Amino acid sequence: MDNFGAVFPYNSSSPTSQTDVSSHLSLDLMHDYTHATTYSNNDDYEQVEGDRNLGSTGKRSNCGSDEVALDSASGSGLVNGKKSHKKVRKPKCAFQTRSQVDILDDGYRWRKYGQKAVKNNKFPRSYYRCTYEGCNVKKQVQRLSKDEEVVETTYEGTHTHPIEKPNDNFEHILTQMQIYSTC
DNA sequence: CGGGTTTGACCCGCGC
DNA sequence: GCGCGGGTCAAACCCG
Repeated sequence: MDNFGAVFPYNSSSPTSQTDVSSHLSLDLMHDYTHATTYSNNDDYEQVEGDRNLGSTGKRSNCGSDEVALDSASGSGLVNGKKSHKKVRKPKCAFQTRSQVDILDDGYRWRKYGQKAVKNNKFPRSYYRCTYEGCNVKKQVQRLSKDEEVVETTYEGTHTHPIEKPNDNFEHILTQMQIYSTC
């Protein structure tokens, strides 16, 4: 999962429009160091096998999954005694920002559902899910150990609802990422 | 009290 | 088969 080579080709020539991406971020956020990667054909699919056989507690909260749409068909994760090993491609966009804070205020409401230590990185990776009902967008936030000022954010899926706290710049960026990732 | 965070446990895929 | 690493769950906790 280290293939962050591709640079997202968004227009970086207008720093003044990017300085207020978030009131919580330092002003040099999006214009002196920003990479974005769009996953496409090869590695961006997500393995989906109904429910991941979480036993009796395998409840997936409100993540209705419009693109995946498998949970309802296989609550136990087993289909006819076999796992439904479908691989469904989901859009996944990653980008890096130089920021003092980990959490980018992108206008959506996120709920943190996990945090993991990552190998070769002294900083943990945080997992967030959009709290909007029926929206199963996820994001991962991780600070790079080799450059502590750089935060790498990975979005997975597309929002099924408008931004709650409109933020022109970030919305624009996300829109572009979705276009480039053929969401 | 409701919503968000923390954190240990669990599950799964993959490489050896 | 086993161990490791990544992803998710959910109970406990925190906070406004």
